[in-house]
Amino acid sequence: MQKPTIKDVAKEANVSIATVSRILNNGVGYSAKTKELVLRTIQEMGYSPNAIARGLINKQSNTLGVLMPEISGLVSAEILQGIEKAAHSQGQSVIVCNTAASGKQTIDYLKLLQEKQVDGLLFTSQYLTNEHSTYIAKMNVPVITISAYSEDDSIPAVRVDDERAAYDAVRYLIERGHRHIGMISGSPGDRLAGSPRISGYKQALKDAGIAYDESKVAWRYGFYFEDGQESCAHLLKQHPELTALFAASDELAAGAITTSYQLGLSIPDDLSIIGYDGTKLSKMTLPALTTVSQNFVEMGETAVNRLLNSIRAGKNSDGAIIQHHIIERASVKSIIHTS
Amino acid sequence: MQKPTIKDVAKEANVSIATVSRILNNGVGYSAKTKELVLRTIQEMGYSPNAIARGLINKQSNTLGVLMPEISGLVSAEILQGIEKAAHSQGQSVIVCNTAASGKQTIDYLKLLQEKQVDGLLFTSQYLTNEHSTYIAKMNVPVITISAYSEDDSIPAVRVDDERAAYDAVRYLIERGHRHIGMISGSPGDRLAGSPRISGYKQALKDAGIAYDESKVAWRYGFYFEDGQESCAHLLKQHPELTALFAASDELAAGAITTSYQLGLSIPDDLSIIGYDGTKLSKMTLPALTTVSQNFVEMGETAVNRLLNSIRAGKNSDGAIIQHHIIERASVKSIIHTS
DNA sequence: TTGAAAGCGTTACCAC
DNA sequence: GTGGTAACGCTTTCAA
Repeated sequence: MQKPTIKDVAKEANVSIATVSRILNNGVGYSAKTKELVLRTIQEMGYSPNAIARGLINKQSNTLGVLMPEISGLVSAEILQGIEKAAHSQGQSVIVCNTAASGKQTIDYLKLLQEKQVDGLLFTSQYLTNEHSTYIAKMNVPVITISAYSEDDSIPAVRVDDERAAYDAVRYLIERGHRHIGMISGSPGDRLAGSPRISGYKQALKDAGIAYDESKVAWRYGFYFEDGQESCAHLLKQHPELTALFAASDELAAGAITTSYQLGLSIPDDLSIIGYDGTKLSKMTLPALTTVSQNFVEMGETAVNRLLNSIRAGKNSDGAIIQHHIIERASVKSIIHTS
Repeated sequence: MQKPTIKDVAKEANVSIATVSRILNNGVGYSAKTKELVLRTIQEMGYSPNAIARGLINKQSNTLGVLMPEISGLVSAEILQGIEKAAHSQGQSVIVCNTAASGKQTIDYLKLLQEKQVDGLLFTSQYLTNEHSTYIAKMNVPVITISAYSEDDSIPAVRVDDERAAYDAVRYLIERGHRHIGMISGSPGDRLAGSPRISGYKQALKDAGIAYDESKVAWRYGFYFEDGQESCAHLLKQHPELTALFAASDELAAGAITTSYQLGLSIPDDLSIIGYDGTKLSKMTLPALTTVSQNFVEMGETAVNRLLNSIRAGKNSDGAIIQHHIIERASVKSIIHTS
């Protein structure tokens, strides 16, 4: 037997479909008695409304599209967690699109999402090019960006003040007496997680009267463990005088810890390391990592809330800067002489 | 201006909507000339088909629903990655539902997914109770389970042979000369990741002629880092003679490493540890973790493929056992005397 | 090869 | 309070 439709319910309860519809939507215009009857009938028949039919007429899907380059990363997964939570608690579903896997291009995903009539778009950890924003403009749905860089700066963004956060991390090191500080970075060409963090590093050095030396920032393209290992080895070889390292991600920092250990260095006695992100990983390293934490879950939630507002308002919302903070653990040592 | 519909395209191209529809769906019954004309018109107008209207008439949404208790966990995130990849490469979208967050119950999510007319359901890392399967049966959509336990064993499952995998892990330790082996487990009441792994541990011991001692398996409810720390401390205090530990997850193992270190023990010299899962974390610990790896991405992909088959076939598919394997790294030491 | 029209399950407007 | 019905954007017969 087919699943019952609103028509079946109406027939069974001897009312019109209009009445059933009203009751379903908490509208007005029916007696308490009919309401009860209809509700009972629905119950008995196991009727469930069809959101697709609803969406067709309402011109909305109550669905948000999320685009991210990798979903199994620590960072992405936490952001997604925040997105999902906020979305579902407000009656919106979330379709995830992994733009790096499955060989599909971002534009293909946008096309797909367009066909599915999503009500809004979340761009996460991923460049939003002008080509993308042009396409999205044609789709006529609001977008918001989370921890991502957009060529079109009219697009609202939820993120941490990366330059400031990096500055704070390095200053944290300086305040503890370090003056020979190296940095393990992602690509300087990365406008989100690359250049701003390097700028913060530079500025902190400058404000402390420490000369900036380009050869003290090592980088690979990624922000992964292996990248951290390589950069750390490279850095320590060239600059054995370094007493502290600022890593642009927790994974990078974890890689640096492993490499330092292999080089016979003890953290934090021989070398202090501060990480970035504040993912779960940061508490699991040995020693546990002191790191500047971004609240990814909060970022996801904030982005969804803003996006929903702009869907309702019919115009793009504002972005938001999420507060970062340093989590002190065991990977940084103060080397100030107390006499 | 509103987004163009198929009707607008038809009018513009001076053909009927039926013709446009045929062309869009690669059907037959139109001249090459009309096809070209229509395609050009579509291009010019920037027409995009409406999947919602399509879904209404085709009675399918090309959307799969995924239910998981936590999406930011290492394991869940990797499974999700596999699911997303396989789904999108076959034209299906994925709606994620985090059953532990946002205060929504699993049944509420099922209801939601039902209304959204998903074509299939993926139950991940989560108990599937009889109440759930009853509800799903009424929904009349196929389900498959990934790394999850189902009360109703007629539901197809994709998973590793946990008992066997645990057995292999412990035997790995035994083969390297260990006889005093402790276990850090999740709850023995957990029918998926709890009891089967304990059984494997017991069996391996038994086959090696080593007596089983209940007090050598410590557990907390979760499989997290902190649980590992606590269980490890507890175990080592009661059984200082232990030379090796089998942990039922990588996080548990990471916690054990940290605690051991704090207790002044060196891994693997004083204590060997083998983990379970093979998540990214396992390569980042210090020392890098030897662990029995489940291929989560493959699990996700396999599950989607099976599910899609059963959607097409209109009946539930078979489950699948995914092969596990041990990744040898640096946390286990052989203590066999070679004279 | 093409078009007209019914129908998918809803909602919302207009009568009564 | 309630019912009839057009409309949402599309696919798919049935005729021409």
